[in-house]
Amino acid sequence: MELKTDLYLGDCREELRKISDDSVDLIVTSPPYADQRQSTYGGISVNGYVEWFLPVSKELLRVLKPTGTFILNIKEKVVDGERSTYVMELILEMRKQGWRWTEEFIWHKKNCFPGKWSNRFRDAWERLLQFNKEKKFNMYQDAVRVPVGEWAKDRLKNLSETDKIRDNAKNGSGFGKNVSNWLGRETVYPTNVVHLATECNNKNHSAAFPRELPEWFIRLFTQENDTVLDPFMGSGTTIEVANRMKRNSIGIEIVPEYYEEVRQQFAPVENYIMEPEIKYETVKHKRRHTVR
Amino acid sequence: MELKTDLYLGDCREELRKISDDSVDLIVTSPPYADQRQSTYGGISVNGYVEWFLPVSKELLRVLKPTGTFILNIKEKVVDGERSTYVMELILEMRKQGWRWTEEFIWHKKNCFPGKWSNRFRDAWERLLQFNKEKKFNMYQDAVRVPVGEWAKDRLKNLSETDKIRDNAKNGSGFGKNVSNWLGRETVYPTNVVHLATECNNKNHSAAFPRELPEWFIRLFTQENDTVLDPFMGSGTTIEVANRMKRNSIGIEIVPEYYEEVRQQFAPVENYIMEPEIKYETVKHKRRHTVR
DNA sequence: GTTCCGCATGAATCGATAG
DNA sequence: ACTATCGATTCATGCGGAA
Repeated sequence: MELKTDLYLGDCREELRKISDDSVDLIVTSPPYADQRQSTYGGISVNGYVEWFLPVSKELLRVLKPTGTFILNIKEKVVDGERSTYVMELILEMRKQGWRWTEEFIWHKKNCFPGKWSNRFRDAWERLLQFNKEKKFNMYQDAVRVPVGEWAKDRLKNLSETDKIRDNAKNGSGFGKNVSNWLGRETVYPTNVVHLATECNNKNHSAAFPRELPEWFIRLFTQENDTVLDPFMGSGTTIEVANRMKRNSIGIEIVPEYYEEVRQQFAPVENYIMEPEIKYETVKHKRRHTVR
Repeated sequence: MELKTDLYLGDCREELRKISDDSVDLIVTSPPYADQRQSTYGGISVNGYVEWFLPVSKELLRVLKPTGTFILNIKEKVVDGERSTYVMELILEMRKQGWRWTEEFIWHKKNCFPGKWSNRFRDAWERLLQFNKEKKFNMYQDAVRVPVGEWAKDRLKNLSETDKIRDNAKNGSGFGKNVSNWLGRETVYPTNVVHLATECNNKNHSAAFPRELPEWFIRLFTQENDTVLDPFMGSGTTIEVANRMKRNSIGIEIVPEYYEEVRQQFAPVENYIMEPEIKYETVKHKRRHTVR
């Protein structure tokens, strides 16, 4: 079956309208946090954040399949020594829209931002809010089973960074070897605490979103040939992972530089390395792209 | 200086009135969750939880010193496949009362409750909400420093291991020149994720509150001879820890059996062993106790 | 080829200084 | 008084050069 990657350039509140109802299996996104990314997103203020996001979540509710899941990565800012409340207000408002707040995963960041202050410690966690349209949704728990015990975790970690990358470079299929490595061993289901390090080795811009995060949720909530959407694509981490995992993907990005980079990043990888003869596919892709 | 432990039997909404304004340095408590402990507080319903708790938090605001801290351990229940929202609503309402929501610590439970459900994983974390009256409050960060991460151990191992051992073996008493060099680097400040196991060795009832949890916050937010309050004392874990750490403590419990157990656990220690002649003090205490 | 160490670099936060 | 910008603080991580 042919794998699709649709990229849109523009404000996702507009671009999302081009996507059909009930057509997406999983939404994984990390919208710009309040007062962050001023240069790119214009810096959404703390006070207006909920109001700014609600039109987006309304469209997301429309395009998501009834069996689908929406994972929202977010964390509230500290303002005047206090945690802001806009994330909580957002959850309450999204429930009014019809969303079900199924669960809150914790992303426990192994390497959080350093610093010392007199009245607080370093912030080492972020919220991964799970929303659904229906009480019943697709969840493939066996796909994310983990080895038992700490020793296994360490060894798996060592393998994952070096061997995984090497394997990907070899056959381009991705994520195959590690999983099969541990398949025969004793595994358990994970909890709702995800323990990952942030990625800080991106050369061009900072992808605070580690690859393992979307990978984990894509494995958990989708199967091959399902469709994954990221309305705040950024540098395209989610889209890239989805593609390598043989999921169709849709990415929306408002910043032309980011959009262009992702678009160009995709064509070569798919065509030159993996399947050179699909070069024509790139053209088709391009036609599908909506360049503002 | 004499250490005090005041115990009250009764509904904390009533008993708290007996405590003076601005007299408590730290409140650490784990109130009955919604629809839990049916037999004690009558099983607070999910819908009425906020309304039930607000009178308590209002009194807590009154008795807390301006420099004091309130740590609230809580986690929302799952109802009909969805996380309830009463915790978020509670935070919003408490801010209207005048509380400052300074921080949200995560208690990452090492050994969480086992089980398997089709649409969610095991819940391995709880909220530890930090509230304050003022922007500035007492915080003794050095009291909770933790060993540095694994990477440092590996890197420092070759350099420090030999010298450190040799020096310690030599004089046996303290830290030699080399060690003191490394001492400062071996500990770092913790983050806002507290990683502790749940306690499962309680004989009579299951107090899922591990001793280390109140201990950590008592170290962090109080000094010796400060006063710690737990308005939902239960089996008295917080009170017991506070007492052993030479903090004055105040405990309130509505269930006579729990109250009596804690009272008897304390009386012998203070009176018979340490100062037998203070037996009269026990009587005074009794008079202060409100037995329903 | 390993292992080891130096270095830069973060979705941060606070307090002071400046307009 | 109220916002805007800047420096200081701090530590896990990956990369690259060195032993």
